[in-house]
Amino acid sequence: MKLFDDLKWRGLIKDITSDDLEQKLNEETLTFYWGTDPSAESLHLGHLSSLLTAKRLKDAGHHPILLVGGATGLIGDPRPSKERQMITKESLLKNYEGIKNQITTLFGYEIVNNYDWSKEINFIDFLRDYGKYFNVNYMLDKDIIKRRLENGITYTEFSYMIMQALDFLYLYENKNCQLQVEGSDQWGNITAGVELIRKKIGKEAYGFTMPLVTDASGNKFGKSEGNALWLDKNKTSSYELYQFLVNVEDEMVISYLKIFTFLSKDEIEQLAEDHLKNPHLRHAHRALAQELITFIHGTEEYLKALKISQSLFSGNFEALNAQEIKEALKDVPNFKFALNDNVLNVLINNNICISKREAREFIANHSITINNKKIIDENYLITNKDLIGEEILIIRRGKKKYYLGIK
RNA sequence: GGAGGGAUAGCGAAGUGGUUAAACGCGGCAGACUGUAAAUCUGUUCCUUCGGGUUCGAUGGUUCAAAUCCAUCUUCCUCCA
Repeated sequence: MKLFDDLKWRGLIKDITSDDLEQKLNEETLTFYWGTDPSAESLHLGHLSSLLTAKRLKDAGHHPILLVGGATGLIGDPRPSKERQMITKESLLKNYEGIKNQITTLFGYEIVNNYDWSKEINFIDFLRDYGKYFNVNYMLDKDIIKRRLENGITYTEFSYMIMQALDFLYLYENKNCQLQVEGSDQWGNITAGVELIRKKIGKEAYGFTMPLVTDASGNKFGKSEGNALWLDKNKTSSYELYQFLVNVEDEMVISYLKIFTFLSKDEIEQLAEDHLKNPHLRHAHRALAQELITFIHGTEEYLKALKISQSLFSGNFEALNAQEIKEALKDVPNFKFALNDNVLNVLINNNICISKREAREFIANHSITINNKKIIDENYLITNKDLIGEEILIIRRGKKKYYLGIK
């Protein structure tokens, strides 16, 4: 299958700036860029679809440049709702380093920082050399700006689009970068760049956007309990990732396989068929977890996540010895406890519950188990006989949340 | 600079002196059913030593009693200049 058709089949193309792009992608060798602002220390699952698309393009022979926005990050891309809180220069720098390292480790692609070229532009030159190419009416017409006019937008964020357009121009002129690939929220910024390149140097540049990855209810994909799932395994363990992926809604799993794995069309169609026949076996979910985790953290991490999940959810972890459990559960939240303490205290002191009231509620609902035994008495004391190997304790809250207690 | 209207729990939104720890919806959490899925149903959603304590933008006041009345401040919106 040709590259463009593959991208389309995977649902990775939302808008393209020109129909010529199909042929260019299929037949030429392009330099392209994808950018993100360093607004956190680590990338998260939401970024991964773009990064994987970049890899798909690279594998098809195109040259990727990944831009980390040391300059644009200081300004803030307008969100549809309201003005952003500006990030300090110090934390931006810290985030920049984190993300740069992450991308380098994962992909090893060329990384550029738009601060390097943006910092030199002085205000008067900016207005004379670039400002003249931007018609305010045109900018106001962009969807993202239009939406913000109702709630107000500052000049700072209004200018973001210009900075990103400058990036594209700079990369076009200095690195022969002809294509920008971003998530669909970047459409306005991409077209601003394409337009600038056309007006200022009379050249044709291209862009396409990828649809926002969502869950079945249309929310942004990649959050668990309101927290982002990070690509940094110290922030989100491979076990957590595995759990998230294996619990993905059935109706979404196939589209995620297309977006987040490098499995072929045949392989994915086979999984779709398996899934339809035997949904409870969840072959598609398992494949998604395996492919994704192996890609970002490696086989060893994947096997670890799998082993932990299996031992926890098969319910026979009592057969394991303390050392095995400790190793397997290294990534679930840990806590210390004292013997002969009341179960309520243990739950509260270790953030398993947020208050005594809640802890009582969980116990009344039969939601708490210790070593797979339901605790129904809120005065239950934890004693030596609850310990596995005389030192550890496994507390489960609800069906899926595990906590490992170490004496 | 002027006039008016807002600010209530994670979000949206009722509530205009006492029976209001604050309706309702969403979201969250848990239980049942399942497949560690979805849908559905049920419960729950400030803290508590279960006596009570602390909450409705902030501070101060009136009152036996305030989310509700008054003053000042902060902040958002609309209109006018």
